Amino acid sequence: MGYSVGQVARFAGITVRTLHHYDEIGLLRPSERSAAGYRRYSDRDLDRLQQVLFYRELGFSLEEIAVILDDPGEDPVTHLRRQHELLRRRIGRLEAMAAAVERAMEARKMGFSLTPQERFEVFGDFDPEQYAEETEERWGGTDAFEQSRRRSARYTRDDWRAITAEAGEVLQAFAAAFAEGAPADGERAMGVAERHRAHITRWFYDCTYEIHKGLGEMYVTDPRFAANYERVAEGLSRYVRDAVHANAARHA
Amino acid sequence: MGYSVGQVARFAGITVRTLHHYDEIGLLRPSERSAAGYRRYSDRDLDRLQQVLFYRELGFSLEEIAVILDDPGEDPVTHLRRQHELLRRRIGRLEAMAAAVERAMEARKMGFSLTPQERFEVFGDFDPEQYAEETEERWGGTDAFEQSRRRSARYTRDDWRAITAEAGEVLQAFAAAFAEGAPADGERAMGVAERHRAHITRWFYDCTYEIHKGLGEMYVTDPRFAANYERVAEGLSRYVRDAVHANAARHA
DNA sequence: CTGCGGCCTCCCGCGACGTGAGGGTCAAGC
DNA sequence: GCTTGACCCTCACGTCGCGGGAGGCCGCAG
Repeated sequence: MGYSVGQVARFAGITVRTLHHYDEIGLLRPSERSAAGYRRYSDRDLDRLQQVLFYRELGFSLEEIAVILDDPGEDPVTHLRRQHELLRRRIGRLEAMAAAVERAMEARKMGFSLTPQERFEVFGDFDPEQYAEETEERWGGTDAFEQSRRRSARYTRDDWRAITAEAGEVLQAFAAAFAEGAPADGERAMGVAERHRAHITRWFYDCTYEIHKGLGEMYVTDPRFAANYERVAEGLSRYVRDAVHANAARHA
Repeated sequence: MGYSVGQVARFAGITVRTLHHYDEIGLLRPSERSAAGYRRYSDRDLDRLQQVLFYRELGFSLEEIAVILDDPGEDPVTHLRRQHELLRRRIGRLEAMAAAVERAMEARKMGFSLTPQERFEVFGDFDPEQYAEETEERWGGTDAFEQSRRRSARYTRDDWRAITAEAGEVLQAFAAAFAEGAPADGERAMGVAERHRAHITRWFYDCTYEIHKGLGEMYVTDPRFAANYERVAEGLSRYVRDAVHANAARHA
């Protein structure tokens, strides 16, 4: 018994060549061969294939998948949890994109068109490398730093794009509040600051209010980061710092 | 004025090499070059880039993207509508996957594990080529056929997987109703039949009740299709046909 | 006038397969 | 028992979407 390549391929919606390829690179070796050399896939092989396809669909490279699946310290429950989390992230990102499209349609109806900058919002205008530097320079060697390293090592390029998208939205929210004259220590600006903190906690490390205040300082004093905000609006970096401080104070 | 490659790359979260590549293949040519041969991107170029990245993220090949973007008969509104629709599909698919993961977790908690077949459900076990044949043999030359051709030509591989996933769910629903003894002309079976019809209408062509009845017949008489159902459960093909007929009758 | 970062054009490489070529295998039907 | 056709095998080269480096020009800062 066991399934042939053709059966498995039809079953899983992939090609025979793909199965050959996975065999070649050792990602999915059929647990048996017939006397004539035919590949015979067992139920457990199918199980593994299903996992492979799952992670592949989420944009992982085959090498990464091999690492994930062959990690002996991972029980099936952890696996399922991570899969669910990955899906939720992806869905969130797509929904952000859908919302952006809706905004664009709305704008069209109202008769004005978005600037290219605004349209790029959903793709983010944030540089992950700068972010890595930020984390490293300021918090290198600390717990938070290690935590961030461990987490971000798992992120795919698509994750990074999701992250930059979210970061872009936060930045835009700051810019809007600033432009409309909302006070930095007001409810609105503090709300955005809290979103910013949540963003970091979600993707990188547990960002306490203390750490957040440190970051806020740096956005003003470090020209690289200041430029990132000043490019959007003059005075925005200070505004962000003040909002972050006010938000930290009220949670203290 | 205009933006340099480096600026655009940082802005859009891609590499300079990617922009060179898009220039090379003619997907995104900067509208100007400086005296020294530097690429200069205008706001309209950025606009196009944003579109390119959008469709790329949804799995379209660069060639397909070029076709879509260069189609002169497409106004921006159609564009936005399609983007929104594509996103909704993709989100739907991911949500189906998330639900499958949840089911798997649930099953684990309850102490039983799914068979490999069940786990593959979400990936579908449906053969698009057979489907194409079905459509062609039976309805070749008709309006519905042409409609289907036009639509399915636009589908990407990922779309096909979404389609097969949905088809697999419908099949599973039929199988469950059948296994639990629900009558073919009962509410439950007819409901599934209606889902089946909606599935075809959504992805291929406007499947009227008449056409649906024709398909139901074929599922029994054509051994290729019959096998697809009989493989799951003996007598399932006839059950499906009867459910389809009953559903058509009540909508007549 | 000398760095130094940014830009240019080649051009080779890679991941994840697609696509035959050339040939063995196996159940079915005559 | 022999052909036929669907299915399988192993090479091996092709494709797509870039990555990354070599070798060289541009432009502004000091």
